[in-house]
Amino acid sequence: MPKIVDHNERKIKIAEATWNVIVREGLENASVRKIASEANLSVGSLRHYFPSQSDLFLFSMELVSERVRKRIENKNDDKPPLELFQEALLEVLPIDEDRKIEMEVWLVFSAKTLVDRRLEELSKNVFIQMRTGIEKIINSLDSLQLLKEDVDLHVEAIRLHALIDGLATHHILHPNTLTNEEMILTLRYHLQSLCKEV
Amino acid sequence: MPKIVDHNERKIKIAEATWNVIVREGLENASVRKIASEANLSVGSLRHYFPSQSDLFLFSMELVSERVRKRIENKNDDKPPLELFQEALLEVLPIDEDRKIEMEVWLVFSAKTLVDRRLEELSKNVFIQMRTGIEKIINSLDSLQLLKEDVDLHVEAIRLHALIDGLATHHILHPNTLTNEEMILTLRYHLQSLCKEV
DNA sequence: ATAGTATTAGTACAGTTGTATTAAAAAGGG
DNA sequence: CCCTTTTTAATACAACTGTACTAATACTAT
Repeated sequence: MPKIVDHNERKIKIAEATWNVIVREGLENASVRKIASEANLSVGSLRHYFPSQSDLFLFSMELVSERVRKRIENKNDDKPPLELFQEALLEVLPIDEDRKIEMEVWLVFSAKTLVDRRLEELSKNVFIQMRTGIEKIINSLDSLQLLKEDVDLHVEAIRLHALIDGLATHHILHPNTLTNEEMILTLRYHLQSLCKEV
Repeated sequence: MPKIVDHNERKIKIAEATWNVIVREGLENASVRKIASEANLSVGSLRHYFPSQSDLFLFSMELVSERVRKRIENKNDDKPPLELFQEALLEVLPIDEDRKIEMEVWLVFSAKTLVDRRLEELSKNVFIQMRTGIEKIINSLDSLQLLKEDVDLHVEAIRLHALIDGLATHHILHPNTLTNEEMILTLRYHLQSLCKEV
C-alpha cells in the first residue's frame, strides 16, 4: 500500500550523519536541523524516525558500541590464543580513521553521560561488557599457564581495562603526542609484561 | 576613586560557579545566564570580568589544572622517593569529592577540546607537562636502580600515563563499578610491578 | 561633600533551539 | 485508476542563546 522504507537502515544513515556533525562541530552544535541537513532530510522527516533528539543521541551512541562489538565477533579465527587476544584488544583501539571517528563520538557522548540518564545506562552496560570480556581474556591466559606466577587476576583485569581506554583517549585527544604506533606498541608491551618469558 | 574588586579572586569565584553548573546540568546547559545566577551576579556584571563565554570556559578549565598543579607542588616532603612519587601520582586521581568535581569538569572540557582551538591548546600543554612529570619519575626510579632490569623507560612513561588517566576516567564515569579503593590499589600494584622485588 | 570611575544591573536584539502541527507528496495494492 | 498509508516537507511557536548597549549604583580619593 504505502511507500516502504527500511526503518533501521534509515536510522543508521541518520545516526552516521549525527556522527559527522559531532566530529565536525561538536555535540553542542549537533542540532536537529544540522543533522537533518547533513542527512539530506527535512526536520519533519527526521523526526518521523526519531521522535526526540534524546532518542537520536541514544541510538547514535549505541551504534558505536554495536560496530565495535561486531568487529570483535568477526575476529574468531583459529590462531594461537595470545595472538587472538591481542588482535581482539587492538580492535578496541582507534587504529584507523573509521575507528577514530567512532571512538571520538563515544568519548563525546561519554562526557554527556554524566548528566543524561539514558546515555549513562548504555555507557554502564557497555563498560561492564568490556570489563567482562577482559576478565575472560585474563582468566584464559591464566588457565593456559601463560601468565607470570605472582599476578592478581582481578587487578590485572582492571589495569588492562584502564590502560586500553587511557591509550585510546590519549590518542584521540593528542594524536601527535601519542602516536598510533606508540599506542599499539604500549599495549603489546603490557601484554608481554604479564606473560612468562619465552 | 572607584569601587575596587580583586579581579582574579572574582574570576575564580565565577569559574567555580561554572564548575557547579557543569557538574549539575552539563556543559551544554552552562549558559551565561545560569552561571551568572549561580554566582549571584547579573549577566552584565559577569561579562565585565569575562567578555565572552569562550573566555569564561577557558579560564574555568585552566583553573582545574592550576589546582592540581599546586597540590602536587605542595607535596615536596622529604620522604623516600618511591613513596613520594606514589603520593604525587595519587594527587592526580579523583580520590575525594573535590578532586572528583575537578576531574569531572576536566573530562567534560576535554571532550570539547576536539572542536575548540583554545581549549585544545590548553589541553595539549597540560598533557605534555603531565607526561614530562611522569617521565621524570620513571627516570628517577631508574637512576635509583629501583626499576626492574628489562623495562623500556619511554614505553613505561606512556603506559603509566595512560593507566592513570584511564583509572581516573573509569572512576569518574563508573564510580560504583571501579571503586575508589580499586583505583588506588591498581596504581600501587602497577608501581610495584615496575620495581624490583624487595 | 563631591567628582569620577569601577562595578553592577536591566533591557534589547537577532539568531537558534527542540518540538508540534498540518498538509503535501509518494508509492504499493486493489 | 484510485485508495490507503507511509514518508516528506513546511511552517509556527515559545523558550533560550550569546552579546551589545545603556544607565544606575557603589565606592574611593581628593
